[in-house]
Amino acid sequence: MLNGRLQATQADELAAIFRALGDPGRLRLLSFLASQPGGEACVCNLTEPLGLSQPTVSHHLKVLTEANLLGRERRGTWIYYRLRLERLAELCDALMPPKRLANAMQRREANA
Amino acid sequence: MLNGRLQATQADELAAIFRALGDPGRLRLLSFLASQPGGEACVCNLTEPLGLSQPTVSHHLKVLTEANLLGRERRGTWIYYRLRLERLAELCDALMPPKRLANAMQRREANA
DNA sequence: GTTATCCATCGATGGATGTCAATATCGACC
DNA sequence: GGTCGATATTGACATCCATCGATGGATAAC
Repeated sequence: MLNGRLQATQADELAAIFRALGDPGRLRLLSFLASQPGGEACVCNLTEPLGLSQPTVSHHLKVLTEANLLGRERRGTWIYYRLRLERLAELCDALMPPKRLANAMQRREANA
Repeated sequence: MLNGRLQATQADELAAIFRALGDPGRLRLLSFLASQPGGEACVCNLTEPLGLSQPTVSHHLKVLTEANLLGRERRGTWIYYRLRLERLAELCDALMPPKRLANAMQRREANA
């Protein structure tokens, strides 16, 4: 995003991902998943630590899944959601400024 | 965010920042600023490349500034907004998974 | 101080979004 | 195939949010 000007459609896609991260409940969901051994958990273990109703948790999981931030897998009766670290890494890349800019702004800082 | 479980207040704060990034117009604003020599521009140069009205651009600038993603400085008649790269770097850190988790998920991938 | 320009704020409006209770769906097991 | 437990979907509601026209406030130049 920060290296090369964003076109309208790319901006829409990126914004959709950030919007998915723009809710405290969803962030706590991700944080909880990251605290689990395999970066995953079944839905029945998610509603209690969040303090939200089951439909609300289900809604948040859907939003995160549609943003491709979570993967979904059924195992018997239960459904497991798992973090997709690659996608988070992509976001990180999007936030990375080009070296050109980082240097320029650091020089400017030094002259202030 | 991904190392250590997020408390409610921290989740609120982080979510507010991501929400600020969750709009295509604002992302294009950031992208445009990053394309400028010093990572900054005056407002009068921002409304045209975005195709949004001046009040709307002003609104977006306010949202980004309140999220501390932009700095603001007056120079004569004009007001310059500048990227705050440190804040973007903090976001990047928040998205970084603990090594423990990255390794565990990579091992899992290999066994699939 | 008047004018011109730049930017912010206000008010209104349409659309998106978080939340939950109720209900539906789906899989497993007897 | 009937029942039960686990998730998803629906419908409703309140709130938030992006957008813009109109207006206000500030600053420079004369």
